[in-house]
This record gives sequence, structure tokens and C-alpha cells, in this order.
Amino acid sequence: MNLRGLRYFLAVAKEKHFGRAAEKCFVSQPSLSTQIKNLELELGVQLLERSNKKVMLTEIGEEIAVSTQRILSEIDTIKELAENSNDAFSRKFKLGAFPTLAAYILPSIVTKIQKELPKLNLILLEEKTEILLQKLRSGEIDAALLAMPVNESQFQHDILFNDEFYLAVPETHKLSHRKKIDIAELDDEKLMLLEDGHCFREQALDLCQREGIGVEDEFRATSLETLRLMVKSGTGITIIPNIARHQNETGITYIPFDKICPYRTIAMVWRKSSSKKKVIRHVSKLTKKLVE
Amino acid sequence: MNLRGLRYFLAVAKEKHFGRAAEKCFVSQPSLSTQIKNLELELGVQLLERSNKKVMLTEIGEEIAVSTQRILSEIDTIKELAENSNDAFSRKFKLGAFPTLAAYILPSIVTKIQKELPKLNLILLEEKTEILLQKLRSGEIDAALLAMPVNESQFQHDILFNDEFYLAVPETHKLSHRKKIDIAELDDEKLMLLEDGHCFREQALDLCQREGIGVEDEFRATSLETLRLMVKSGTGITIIPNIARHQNETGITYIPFDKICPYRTIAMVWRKSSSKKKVIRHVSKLTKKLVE
DNA sequence: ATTGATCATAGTTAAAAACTATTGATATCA
DNA sequence: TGATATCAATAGTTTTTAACTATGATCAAT
Repeated sequence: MNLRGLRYFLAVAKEKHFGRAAEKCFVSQPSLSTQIKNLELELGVQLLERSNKKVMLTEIGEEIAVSTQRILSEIDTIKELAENSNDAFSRKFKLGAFPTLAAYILPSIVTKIQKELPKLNLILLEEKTEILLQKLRSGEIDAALLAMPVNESQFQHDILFNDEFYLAVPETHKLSHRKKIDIAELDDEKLMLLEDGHCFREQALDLCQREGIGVEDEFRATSLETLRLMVKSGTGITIIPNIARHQNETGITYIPFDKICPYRTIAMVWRKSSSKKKVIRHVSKLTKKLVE
Repeated sequence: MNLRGLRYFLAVAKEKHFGRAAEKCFVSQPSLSTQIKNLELELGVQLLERSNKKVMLTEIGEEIAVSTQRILSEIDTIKELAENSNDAFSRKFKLGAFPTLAAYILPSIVTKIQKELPKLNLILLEEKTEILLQKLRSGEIDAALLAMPVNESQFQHDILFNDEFYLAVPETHKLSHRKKIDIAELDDEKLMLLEDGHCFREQALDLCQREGIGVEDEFRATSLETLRLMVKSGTGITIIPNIARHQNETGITYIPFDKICPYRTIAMVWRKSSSKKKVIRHVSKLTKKLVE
């Protein structure tokens, strides 16, 4: 079956006149007649009673006209959906971020977006990187804030900023007075790290192994906040990314690294095939401004 | 917009795979791809996210897929309606009859049809001929039992039977002993007739004028039953069609005409363009049998 | 690097639907 | 009653649409 035929049929059903119906459909009367004849032929039913005096709907024609009206209305609905959807900035936008970033950056992103893109329906998700990648692949989220590198050719990314690492020591620690520190100096220290699955654990662990720094292997924190509290309580030392530092915090000292400064690179990541690239780029831009 | 494109789109929405969707639609993959591309182009929206790894619906694609499903279901509804309607014998059949016939023939027609065509949804209408013709023209009824002639070229008819006229006189009337009567003998009688608008009045009036019979002009009965009662009560004489006679009735005598027997011809009448000719012919046949 | 899977594109053929002109059947009017 | 007008159907042709095959591009897996 064919929408054209249905449209023509409904026009005749309304006009009760082939010529006028054809006019309304912007086609010639024979074209319209033929389409309707074919429709009747295909359905095996007579929809219209014709005479040169008047055109009438058969009983079954009436019923089919009602269905046809429903179909054409639904077509209009689709067109409206399409039109309204063109403004992706007034639709859902699902953004993920991994835990050691999420808590520190999402609040300000939300505030910024509410101000700049008030119609955007922002939906946030805090998960570890692996989960985010999987949800990104499956289309459950539109984009994610991730630490580089992300090596999947189906994704594209936009680097937002570098998040420098700081050495976090208790105020009582022997290094706490230092303004800067060289990684090489940590030879005989042992760092506390996060539990498995956190990308920040992997990054810190890589660093330790590369630089020959020890790791406090008995202990694995479930979050950066736990880690911070452990440092404050004098249990040990660790590395904290810049974004997670607090201003004017007592009991803990953040020491920047000298010479080689380790950092993580945060980027917005999305599917190449995504239909929301415009929104994604815009949110990326806003996020960049936030951390300037 | 085009049903084909919608069908293909929904297939991909279900299969999440162009190749398999194309198979299900019995077309080549490029044909299907092109149709979907055109649909997206026309709507100005991306419905699907494609990569060579997987196919995903966009948010708006999901919404439009729901509408599309509704449309295709409604198409199925139309096909079902058409299929089921093909048996016109299980649908409505609206039959009209004029008053001086209806009361005497419709009851037995109903009984016969209930027995022979039990699925037929018979709807009856008793109206004067003019009203019936108008409703027949407008399609409000499918057929009518009418007295001939009916001269409208848009109609067809099937003659059912001739309904002979009888002279009805009170038992006390001077003619009541007669077995037969010649119309010419009624020169000095005055007949009571029905009110205006009844075709039977017209027929009787024609007869009176043709044969020089008088008409009781003060009195116009609203129905044949009134007329019959008037005769019984001895008020006057009249003509009654055969079908309206009662068996073994007291107080009234029906005398058949000799030589020239006046009668009315009853036929089934319908629009040439009617889609129910089969049912109509069948009902005609049943009605003929009834009066045999 | 090669292979295999998947969707897009190009070019061509086949099918569908449009158009104009005309016919046929009725209805209206002189 | 015959001429004219109306209206849908039909015929024949052109245009448009959609199918097909073959090939290209991309990317994951081997």
C-alpha cells in the first residue's frame, strides 16, 4: 500500500468529488482516479460509489477513511517531531564522568549549562571509565568526560584541560614545608592509592612504577575524599589531582612537583556517529571556559 | 513522505542492521539505505546513528519509530477491514419500504432473512416513496421496495410481484354479495382514499379518474388500517391491495375485479453504483419466493 | 598487512505515477 | 428531443521514483 493512494482517497472522501480532490492534491484528475482505483484493487474492496451525479463512500469506505485519517495525522505527528527535534539544544543530553573527576567538575558544569543553555535537559552519570565507555558505545550516553588516552576509532574527542597532580602530605609530614618537590625525591616514600578500577589509580600507579616510588599496598581507598581524610589524619601521603584540591584546607599540604609535573589529560569523548555533535562541542567549550 | 521509507526505517530500527533489515523487506541493502537517507533528508533529522560496528536509533529516531509502528499497524487494520468486508452478507443492509407495503411484507422478510442470511445486519426503514428515493440517492439506504415506475437512470430495479387491488365494501353494502365486479360498475360510488403523499393514493386516484369513479374528498385516511376500519364500520368503500387483505375477516368483503384487474407493481430498487448488488439480488430473490 | 563485515555511493534498468487528450455516460437546458 | 455540460474512466506518453548490481570507504579482527 501507498500513502499517496490513501491521501487521494481521503481527499475524495472529504470533497465527494474527484476533480476538486485532485485540485487539493495538486495532481490531475486521472492521476488521482488511477491511484484510488489501484487502492481499491489492492484491497479488493470498493471504497467509493461513483456516478456522474455524486460520489459516495461505501460502508467499508467510511471505515477505511477513518483509519486513513488516523494514519495521515500520525504522519503529521512525525513531521512535527522532526521539526521540533531539530533544536538539539532543547532535548536530552546524557553526559558521563568518572568518579575522581565527576564530583569536582559536574557541579560547576551544571550551573554553567543552566545559565547558558537553559533548555538543555542535562542528565549526568558518574561511573568508572570502563562503564562509561561501554555506555558510550551502546548509545546510553551521548558523551563522557574521560582521561586520555581513549583508543577507539569509533570515538572522537576534544581535549579540555590538563589536570596536574600534587603531592598531598599531612601538615605534620617532614615534606610539608616544601614549596616544590622533585619526583625523584620520593624514592623512599610509600603512596596510598585508590581501589582497582579507577583510572586515577592506574595513572598514579604508572607514575610510581616509572619513578620507583613505593605503594602502600595494604590500603585501597574507595574515593579521593577518603584518601584526603587519610592524609589529613596523618596515616600516609598520596597524589591528588589539582581539581580535587580544596582552597585553604588545614591539616593537609599540597606540594606541586618540580621539573617533571605529572598530570592527567581530561577530554570530552563521543561517538563519531553521534547526532548531537553540536551540543557536545558547545558543552566542551563551556567546560573549557570553566577551568581557565 | 512515503510508506516504503517508513517500513524500511522500522525494519532497521528493529534489526539494528541494514543488511538484515533489507532481507526482511525483500530488497537490496542499497535500496533500503537510499530510502532511509531520503526519509532523513525529507524530515531534516538524523534517525539512525550508523557505524560499521553497529546501528543505533537517535533519540528522535526512537520517537519517530513509535509513530511509524502506529502507522504500519493502522495499515494492517485497513487490510483487515477490507478482508472482512468482502463478505457483504455479514454487514449492514439498509432496506426501505413505503408504508402501504411495509407493514404487510417486512415482517415476513425479516423472518426469512434471519433464517437464510443470519449474519446479515438488516436495518429497515418505513417511509413514503419520496423520502425513500431521496435516501436512496444519498446512500442512506442500500435499497428500497417501491411501486413502479421509478424513472431515475441512476437506479436499477428488479420486479418482485404484482399486487392486485380489491374492492373493499362493508358486509352490509349492496355489493357485498358479489363474487366479482367490473370497474365500470362503480360509476356512482365514491371511494375513500389515503392522505396525500402515499403512492397508493396516487394509484387509486389515477384509477378513479381514468374510470370515472367518484372520490370521497372530505375524508383522507392516514393508513390502510384506518381505511379498513372505516369500511368495516360501514362509512364507505375503498380499494385495498391484495397484500393488505386479511384472511377470514368479518365485517368487510374484498371483491376481486373482473375483466381489467388494477394492480401495483412492487420492485426492489437500488443505485446502479451500489457496492451491495450481490446482497440486494439475494434479498430480492428471497422476497419473490415469499409472495409466490 | 589482510580479510571480512557493514553501510554508502555510482550508474543503470525497471517500475510507478504523472500528464494530456479523449471517451463514455448522465444530467441539464433550450 | 437534441445540444451542451459535467464528471469520472481510459489510452498513450513522458517523467519521476525506486529498484538492481557493482564498487568504494571505513574499521574491527586476525
